[in-house]
Order: sequence, then structure tokens, then C-alpha cells
Amino acid sequence: MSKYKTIDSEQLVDIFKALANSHRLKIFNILTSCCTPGASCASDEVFSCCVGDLDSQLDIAASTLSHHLKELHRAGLIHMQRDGKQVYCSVNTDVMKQLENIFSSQLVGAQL
Amino acid sequence: MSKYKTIDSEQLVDIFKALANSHRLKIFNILTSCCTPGASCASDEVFSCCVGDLDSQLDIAASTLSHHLKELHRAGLIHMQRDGKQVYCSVNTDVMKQLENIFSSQLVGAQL
DNA sequence: TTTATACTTCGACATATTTCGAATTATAGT
DNA sequence: ACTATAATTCGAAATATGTCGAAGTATAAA
Repeated sequence: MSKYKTIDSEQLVDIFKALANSHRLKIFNILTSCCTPGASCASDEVFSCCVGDLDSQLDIAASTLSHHLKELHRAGLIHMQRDGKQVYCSVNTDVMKQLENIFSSQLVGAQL
Repeated sequence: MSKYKTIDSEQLVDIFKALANSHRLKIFNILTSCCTPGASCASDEVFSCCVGDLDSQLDIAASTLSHHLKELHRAGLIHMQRDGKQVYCSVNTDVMKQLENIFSSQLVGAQL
């Protein structure tokens, strides 16, 4: 009934699962406040988005961060793209739009 | 900066945690498709919102359902109110509005 | 080709979550 | 007071998640 591409309820659970952890939510915050997917952050800006920069803001082991990024990526919330030695992360704005739609229309899972 | 009462990041994690389970998400779906908090569902409608009615739609033990409802309630996503032998559940639309705002403004945790 | 940097994978362990059935509490009707 | 119905709490077991450090892979630079 909706004109929007819907997220099925299984994927929605995965998305909420991905956001249901303080470290991952913080990562997501950093990415939403900084990087839009087209424009990869220049290195002279205050915040940038490669894994190492996230690492410096998070106080967890690099391996743990890697695990969390994998979860966010699996859920479809972020993009990850290698550029040389670095891997750059950015928010998947398509999914953001769909989430907005889900909550604004009060149809958290009307497709069920 | 926002004119909206903000949800802090700890509460936001709890909200996502509450929605990060297929049974709880289904419960939340049922409640959003049916009951608005002012209008408690009349018993002659197709869907109603007492715990027993949710139970009949869910294929889990009553004790498990009770646990899930407690989680949704703890997160602030639903109201629960006893009326005689039944306990009626409804969505907390205030929180829904705040979630909508969070996603629509792309500020998942800008208050951090 | 050796070394350094950036990041990921693996294995192990601790903690948290999900689930059930049995027992318990709350309310209403007999 | 007793019984029935609706829902919750408790304790135990199975599964999932979060975390780390060590080892591994990918890329670039010397």
C-alpha cells in the first residue's frame, strides 16, 4: 500500500539490534553528525570517518570496533569502502529515510 | 537546540533494545495498528489489546509474553493499565513522536 | 622485499537475553 | 470462603552477545 520500498520485519529487527548497543549507537551518531555518503570526509576536518578515527573516539579494542562495524554494515545502516590503507564508513541514507517513514507513519511493521 | 524533549542516548539504547526482538516488534506492531492510548479497544473489534489477546496472536508462553511486555514498558514504549482481571496495553505516542523526530532530523543522538 | 600501518578474523571467556513451566498474585464470580 | 480466569514472578537452562588479545590480511612506503 505504501509507495516506499519497505523494510521487512526481519530486517527491521536487525536494524534495531544493530542500534541497541551504546558503542554502536555512538558510532552511528558520529557518522550521522559528520559524513554524508557522497562526500567522504576530508582529513583536515575535525571529525572524519575512517575506522581508526572512530577507534580514537571509542575506548574499545580495535577488534571490538571492527565487530561492531560489521554488525552495522550487516544491518544495512552503513556503507564501508576501502581507500588505500583506510576503510571509510558512512551512513546509508536510504535506510535512514525508510526508518523516518516507518516512525512518522506510525506503521512500525504494517507490512506484516 | 531542539524544541523537543530529547531522549538521552541511554534511553535510546533501551528503546532499540526493546524493539530488537521479533516477538516484541510484533507486539508493538499489533499495538500500533490497533490501539491509540486514549481509546481503549472495544472487545467487539477484531483486534484488542489485553495481554490475553496478544498471547493468542503470538505462540509463546504467557510468562514469556509478560516478560516482553515488561521490557517494552521499561523502555517507555507502551502503557499498561489494569482493568478488572485484564491488563490493557497501548503505545506511548509521545515516544513515537520523539523517535520520528530523531530519525527525520537525522540526529540519532545529537544530544551526546 | 622488508617493514610499518590499518584493519579484520579467530578463539576464548564473561555477561546478557530468551524461553519455559511451576508457583504466585490479583480480581471476579459462585 | 471457594473456584476460575488473567496475568506476573521465579528459577533454571539454552542461546546470543560483547569483549579482548593474538594472529592474520591488505596496502603503502622505504
